[in-house]
Amino acid sequence: MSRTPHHPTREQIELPMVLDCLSDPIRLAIVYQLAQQERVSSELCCGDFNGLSGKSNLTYHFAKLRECGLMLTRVAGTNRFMRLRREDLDARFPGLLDAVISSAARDADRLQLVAECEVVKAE
Amino acid sequence: MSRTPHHPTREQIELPMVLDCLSDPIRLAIVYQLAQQERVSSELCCGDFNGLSGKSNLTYHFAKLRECGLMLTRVAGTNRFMRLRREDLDARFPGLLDAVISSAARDADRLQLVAECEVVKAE
DNA sequence: TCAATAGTTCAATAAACGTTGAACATAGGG
DNA sequence: CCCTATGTTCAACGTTTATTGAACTATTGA
Repeated sequence: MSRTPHHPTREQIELPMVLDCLSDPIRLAIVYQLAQQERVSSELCCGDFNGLSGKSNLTYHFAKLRECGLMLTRVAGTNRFMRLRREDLDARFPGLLDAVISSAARDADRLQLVAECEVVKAE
Repeated sequence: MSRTPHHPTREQIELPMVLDCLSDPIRLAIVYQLAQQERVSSELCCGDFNGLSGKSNLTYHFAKLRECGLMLTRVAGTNRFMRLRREDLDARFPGLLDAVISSAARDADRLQLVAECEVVKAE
């Protein structure tokens, strides 16, 4: 069925929505994991986050992240590949994403974030 | 009645709570206004925000901002003077507050934030 | 072609949220 | 001493939120 799901344009990205999206622990963990993945310039798909919650709940959080402009979803067969909208976010809110991610990294224990090595999949 | 209201310690300040607090447009406007006031190193009291909402609703938002560690309230007579917890926030989440405030400033129109000159009270 | 895989949709639920107004508390100035 | 100004508390409300499980769709590989 569904072609490419809806994404807001860069200009449509709103600060309060982005902050609200990042304020949920599960979504923050997703964003953090996507940020780690940026370093090896590959994408992650839904299944890579199964540790965080159930599938239907993740679908809900992915939709929020997409609709507020934090991430981009690309449909490929039965998979949906996701990555951060790094360029758009840095253009709209310079330094914000990095500050959030490095703050999250400092509190990784408290936030129960996965360690880096666990994120990058072995291939 | 109430002596100094409760504030979390620096270490108790949590990233998701801070982001959630900043995601509300009224609270973001309050924080923005407090940030402008930092420049003249003075404080603001509740009444200075009456343009944003009704008094009891502001009390509610002030409590949220206090409890999540974003601001400090000092009781003086019948007034409550407030300021950002700049040092604590910069220590816990380096760059975050500045990124949020400058992002808000860029979107001042959209977010309906008061202009700088209106914030600093004439004396 | 069939079965397994990957993910979505939908309805239901409980909790948290933002907003309002009325009643209350407290301090300071005439 | 009272009156006013400043701000809080409380209950009520309608809305939005996160979470769950069951049913569903669609693609792929054997």
